[in-house]
Amino acid sequence: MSERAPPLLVLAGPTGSGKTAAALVLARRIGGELVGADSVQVYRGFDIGSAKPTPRELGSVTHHLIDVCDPPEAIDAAAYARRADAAVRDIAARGRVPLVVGGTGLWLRALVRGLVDLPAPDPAIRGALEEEVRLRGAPALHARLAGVDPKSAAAVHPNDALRIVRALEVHAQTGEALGELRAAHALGADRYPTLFVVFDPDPATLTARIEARLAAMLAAGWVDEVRQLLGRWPRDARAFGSVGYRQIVAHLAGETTATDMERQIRKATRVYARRQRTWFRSEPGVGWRSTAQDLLSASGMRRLEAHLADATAQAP
RNA sequence: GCCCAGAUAGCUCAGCUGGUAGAGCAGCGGAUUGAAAAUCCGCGUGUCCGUGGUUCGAAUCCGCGUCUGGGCA
Repeated sequence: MSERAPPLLVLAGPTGSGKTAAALVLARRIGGELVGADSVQVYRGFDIGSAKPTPRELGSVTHHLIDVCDPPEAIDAAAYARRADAAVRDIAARGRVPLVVGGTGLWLRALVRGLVDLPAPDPAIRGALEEEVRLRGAPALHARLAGVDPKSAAAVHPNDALRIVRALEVHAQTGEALGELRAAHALGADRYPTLFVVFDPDPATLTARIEARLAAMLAAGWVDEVRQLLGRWPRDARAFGSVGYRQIVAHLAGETTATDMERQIRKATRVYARRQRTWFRSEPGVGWRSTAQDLLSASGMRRLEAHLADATAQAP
């Protein structure tokens, strides 16, 4: 970044942890603007199921990186980071505070710590590798990966087709081993002076909130939302594979009963929340594990203000 | 009150003629560097109702007790 990096507040945590509500309150208090970090909320029309802020909430505080594309134009972690960088610079240039909110761990990492600098994915190369996975199985490609990129092969399970394909793709594009590039990159320094706050409610509370929210989403017409989206976009769009949407798509295709669908969504959501907790538990750079209540308390606000003041003062 | 059946993992249950227990569902843990709400990997968590007995050895056989369900009065 050419000019000095503005201070960043990041609010992360599992689905249902209360990030969105807390962020709205915080943004009003400190003169902030919200930058979403959510891989489903970026899609227009995926509203109910992604627990997107309501139109009224979206109008009351300026939001970025929400409703920015349609399902066919997928956004990946690097594209997200580029767009979020632009939003953050724009917010800071106007004298406001960028407040990044979301639960998509890799996207937050891409923004805060940066990814290995690589060329954009090549659909032709990737397509060929995926075809090979179908024909020969992931372990066969894993064996090949061991030859060109031993570090990646050691780190990736022979069944993890996604990561095997990615490493082989990078090797085909650059002639270099992703494992070595990763080791050199090592998630170095923060790209912004960041206060990274993670909400981590106890599992029982989280489960209760997830169940209550699921019932509310279905009552609010989530299934209709999906039916309409399916009328506009191809079923194989990536967004239709996300938690809940996937199960509703299957139900609308007549593959499951309504009862099974609901049960499967409940389970998928809990599993997802658990994966998020695992991610943030070991994510380097997390500075503060808190709750919405503590964050918004008087002492929490002092800590936020102190971070913003320090980060601004220490910059050249 | 009497008779019968049952009591084993969070739930539903299996466990042949005695060798300290296992399925499904649920649950838990981990990985994660351009698909990440994606993808992948791992883990049985147990006073076998209690108690006394038979036995080298009892979830298993016997006695007593407790609880639950059903039947008869």
